[in-house]
Amino acid sequence: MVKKARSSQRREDSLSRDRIIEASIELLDESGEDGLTFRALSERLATGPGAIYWHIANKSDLLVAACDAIVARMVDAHAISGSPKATIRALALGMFDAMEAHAWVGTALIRAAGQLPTVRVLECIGQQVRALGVAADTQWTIVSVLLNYILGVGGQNAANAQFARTHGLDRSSFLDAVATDWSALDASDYPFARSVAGAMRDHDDRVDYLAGIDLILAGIKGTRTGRT
Amino acid sequence: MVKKARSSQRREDSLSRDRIIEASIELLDESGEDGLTFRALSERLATGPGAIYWHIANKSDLLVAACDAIVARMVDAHAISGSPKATIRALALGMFDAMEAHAWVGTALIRAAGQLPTVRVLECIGQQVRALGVAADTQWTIVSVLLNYILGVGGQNAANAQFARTHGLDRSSFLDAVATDWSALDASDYPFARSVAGAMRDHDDRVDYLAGIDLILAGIKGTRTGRT
DNA sequence: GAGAGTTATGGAACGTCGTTCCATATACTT
DNA sequence: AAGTATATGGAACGACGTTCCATAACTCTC
Repeated sequence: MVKKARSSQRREDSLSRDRIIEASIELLDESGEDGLTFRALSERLATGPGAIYWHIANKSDLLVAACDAIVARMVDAHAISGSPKATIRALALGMFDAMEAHAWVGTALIRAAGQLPTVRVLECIGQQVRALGVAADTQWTIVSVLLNYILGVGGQNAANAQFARTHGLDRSSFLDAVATDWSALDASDYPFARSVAGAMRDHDDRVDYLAGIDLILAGIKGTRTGRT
Repeated sequence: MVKKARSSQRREDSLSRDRIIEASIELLDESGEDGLTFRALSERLATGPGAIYWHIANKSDLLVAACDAIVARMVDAHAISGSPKATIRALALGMFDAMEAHAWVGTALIRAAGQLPTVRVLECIGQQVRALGVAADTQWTIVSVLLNYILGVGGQNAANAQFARTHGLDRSSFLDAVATDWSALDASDYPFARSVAGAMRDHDDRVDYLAGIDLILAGIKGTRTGRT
């Protein structure tokens, strides 16, 4: 069962976990969450469904692995970029962009709670929060707030993208539909939702998201630095 | 197509959207997300799958409706309970408890982005943030952070519960498994994850969650009140 | 109250999915 | 060359969401 160096054995186009994951990512990007099926996957890889199961435990495993590949690339690309807070901002933005480029990642990340992809993000944030000199017993709280906020936004965006795809809407007509929905709510029961509905149509998700990150970061009282 | 008062027409045990939703909630509570199938549902309701489709558009609609029923009850129960911040805390806790009592709600809520269940929570939080006297242009940011944090935690908990159920673990052995996993990570790559792994085993999710809410609330600079 | 028309029901059937099974092929070891 | 572990891919299974349709239950009109 020990995996030894197996490179360049077998024939060139042999199946491998990596090749399967890569094809899965393509499929997910092209056709959304529903696009990833073992039939579509085996067709793309010119093999049968059974062969895939030699390398992959099941579909859940596959989805987590695909998600992890995306997250790992993103984390590596944003290794260190300055002050702790700047690094956290960069990482958070990296996650946002990755989840926008691969709309299925948001959902997959949440389903992979406690597993490798989330731990990668957790670790990255955790190290920076430590570097901020935050008291040991509040480090976890801050990291948890940041991580869960990121996951929440990602999940919402993924759900929105999925909805838009299913109903054949582009981004602007989708936002329009939501804004119309919210405006039609009962005036006395939903004053707040109605008041923000208008701004919905031409707001920038990315800017709002970053404002949220900054709000959380602003609340941090580090011993080592007070600046942004 | 207008729905008129139809009460006490039909025979007593007739199908209805409400009865279907109630049965769905029971099924979801008992057997998790995978437990809700149209076959199991029609068996419980002593009917056929086709009959259900007269009242429900599709499974996604059903899940959102079931989720909304839970959220609506919870919101109603926590209408107003004191200061704005206290009300937000109460609502946040209500959401947590509801999502713990119904482990599938976390996932369902995320999938229902922008729809009624999330809007209920958004509205409730929004009204309180308004009452805090927060500047109009930052209201949305604060509400968004709170909502997405809540959804993130709920999603993670739901995923954890689903994982535990699938693998037949109770809560403590699940936490143990995660802690063991994290402790086995590479020492130089994952110092933070390893450092918090131990505390994992006997931490209180609910307390951590509330600490996160308080952290966010503490960052709010309202014009009307400075106290908690 | 009898017939027409709507509303509601439930069982059968369709197509697709994740997954398992197994006969077979390929590569490594002796 | 023979034998064994590794790897493949097509066929088949059972369960699912959904659709279809014959029919039942109820309402309305005369």
